[in-house]
Amino acid sequence: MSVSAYELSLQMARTPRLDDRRERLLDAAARLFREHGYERTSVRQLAEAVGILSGSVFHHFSSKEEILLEVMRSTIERMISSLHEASVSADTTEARLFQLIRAELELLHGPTRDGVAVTFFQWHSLGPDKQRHILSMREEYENIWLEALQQALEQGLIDTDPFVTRRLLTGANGWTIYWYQAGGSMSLDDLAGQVCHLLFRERK
Amino acid sequence: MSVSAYELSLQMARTPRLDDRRERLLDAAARLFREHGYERTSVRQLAEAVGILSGSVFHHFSSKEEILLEVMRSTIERMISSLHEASVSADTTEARLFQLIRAELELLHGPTRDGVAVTFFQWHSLGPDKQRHILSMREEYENIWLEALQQALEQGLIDTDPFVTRRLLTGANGWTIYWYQAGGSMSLDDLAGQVCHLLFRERK
DNA sequence: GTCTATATTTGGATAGAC
DNA sequence: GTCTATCCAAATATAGAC
Repeated sequence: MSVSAYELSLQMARTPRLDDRRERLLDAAARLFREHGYERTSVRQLAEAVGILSGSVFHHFSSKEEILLEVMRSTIERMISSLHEASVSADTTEARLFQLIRAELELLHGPTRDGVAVTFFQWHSLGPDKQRHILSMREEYENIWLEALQQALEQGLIDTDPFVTRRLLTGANGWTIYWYQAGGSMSLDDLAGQVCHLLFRERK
Repeated sequence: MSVSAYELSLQMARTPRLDDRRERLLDAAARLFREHGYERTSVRQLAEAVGILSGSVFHHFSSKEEILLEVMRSTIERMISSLHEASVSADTTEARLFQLIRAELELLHGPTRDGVAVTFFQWHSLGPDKQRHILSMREEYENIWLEALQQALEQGLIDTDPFVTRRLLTGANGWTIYWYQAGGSMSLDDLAGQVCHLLFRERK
């Protein structure tokens, strides 16, 4: 029992066993898709990144597009769970929104950043059906935001429409992947603070 | 003289003469690149859009990448001129920032939207050299923003770092192309107002 | 589960006739 | 300035041996 719990925690922490080719392929795909884009990453490069040849990739996935879909699916699950954790960890609505912002920035710049960046910015590389599927998965994630923003509106913490506010926030946060350098002079908390600062009329 | 001035005004207003294949190719490229992405748009599609065959495209441009570069170059010039116009049209710093926001949203959703969207979101499809070239062209555009935000900071209209603020704003505005529908119930002025509302601590 | 070998398609680009 | 014809490279995907 304790062994299986341990192995489960390893999976949860997203430290795939080294011989799990499928997981390693997904990790490599997330990284390469983020760095070079889906179209400019070949199945051969994917294969090379995990030390196999291109033909073997199709033993694990039925198509290249399926790999992108799987990267996004697993990423969204982690995004939802992170955001949910952040949401319940706060007492006040103001603190909750700070935690949500902090969590989203952490997703964008922490260990999960490759998959998250791909999920944010490369959904147009999926065909229409798969795109709809991903969009519907993202709804649960967005609902956590909308509930918090609705609360904030009712409590007078913000005075802008929750939908519009969330969408502006999505852009502001997502775009940080193109300029914010984790480990630089500005900490993630600093950044989250700045975003919060824009969001709330009166703070402190 | 009056004829040539008229023709110049046509060019300025960006109404290419119908037989100007080069201009029509650039327009079609902007539209197709925006709709399907640079990599998923073939030279054959580009050619078809203006009624010629693929080989003929290379009489006008030396490569497909050159077309993307040219779309971005001409777009950035228009962006700079729009922003400059907006900047000088306002008396106060607060009004200036509103005009800048309004102008950027107009660029993103008006007749220039295809090229602007491509310029915002597809620079990674260029090779390193061309990417640097575009980035350096964009500097002039960004400097207009930074000057206005610096002014606002000095006058106490905002209390956040101009660089960070601009980057968050870039993301918030740019992302509107994925959700805002021009011609819907929310006008561009409404949208600009909402963005301004987030930007300023005290307004009115 | 991986490799070898290869089918098949598509895309960017060129040369030369008109 | 466009067309015809075509080259060449690269990519996804498959089949079958090991």
